[in-house]
Amino acid sequence: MENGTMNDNKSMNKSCLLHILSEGEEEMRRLSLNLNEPQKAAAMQVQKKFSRAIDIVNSMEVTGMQQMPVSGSPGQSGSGSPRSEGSERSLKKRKGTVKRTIKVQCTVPNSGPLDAASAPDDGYSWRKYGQKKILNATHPRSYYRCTFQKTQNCQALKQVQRSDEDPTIFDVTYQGEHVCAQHAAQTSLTQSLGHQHIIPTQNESDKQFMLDFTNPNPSFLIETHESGHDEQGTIISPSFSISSNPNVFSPSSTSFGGAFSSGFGSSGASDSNYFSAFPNEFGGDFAGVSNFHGSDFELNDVMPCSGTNDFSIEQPTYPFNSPHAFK
DNA sequence: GCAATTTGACCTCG
DNA sequence: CGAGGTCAAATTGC
Repeated sequence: MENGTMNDNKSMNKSCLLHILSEGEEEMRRLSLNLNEPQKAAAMQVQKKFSRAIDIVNSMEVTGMQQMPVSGSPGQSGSGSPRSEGSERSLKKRKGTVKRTIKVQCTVPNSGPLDAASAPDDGYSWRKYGQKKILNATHPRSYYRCTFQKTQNCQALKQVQRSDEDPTIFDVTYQGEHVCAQHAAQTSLTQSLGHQHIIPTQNESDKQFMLDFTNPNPSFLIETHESGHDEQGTIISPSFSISSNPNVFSPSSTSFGGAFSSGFGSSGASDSNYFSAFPNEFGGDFAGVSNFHGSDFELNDVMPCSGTNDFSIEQPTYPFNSPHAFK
């Protein structure tokens, strides 16, 4: 928690991030060579966004990298102890529970009444089992578990919290793995739509994936937490969006097990902007469910330049301009 | 009547 | 001891 150390880490993480982004850009460039026209164009778009992300990271102060742009710190303006602490805590609260978690952060467009029920609908059936007022947050946090927890021993959990500052933003945290029947159905649906969902495993580590769909540009952040004991890490990828072609970038059989999709509540069937792209580094480890699901996913695979598990990179969500609204 | 939600109490952790 | 997470009885809705 010392500042000097943190800055060192951030500096290192910045270069790690640049490394990842560069590889992502390069990978996209290579990929685009093998695609046909419409897909190629979209791939080029993604490549450009990698470039832009690299530029932004380059121009970023190390100390500034800690800030989260959109959401994440409801009512914590100035308190200086935003989400990272909260999420870490929330996930460690109970011992012996889920080891890998998925965290999804969603921004929904301003459409109709927004309440807990407006929280992102990921296509799974959830049953609310609690609601709690959170310190420094105007809106309470809702706790959900899979409807089939009892019947099918499905351990998936979900937390939904609305941001104070921007009521259109929901912080959704997924935890645990769907093993219920709907998961299979969801997976095929996911594939056909180009969604993804995460399949966390119940291992010794604790990992989170945070996605951020920002209006009007769906974008995502990926955040992993490894909390075996005292270790923790955070990687937040640059966010980017794929404007109108959901098929461009769907890694086959993407499956992000905890479950999410971009179908937001009643906003219902949107046909675009289902997002399934990952930067290169993540592509190998995240997008392929089989890898991710297994034990071979390690933070160090993603961050090869990181020698320790105690790191933290955070980076703003870049509002890539997309003409396509997310609903 | 059953299932889902609400809500206050209780538990766990830092 | 306080904050967050979960439980379970009561309530509500279909």
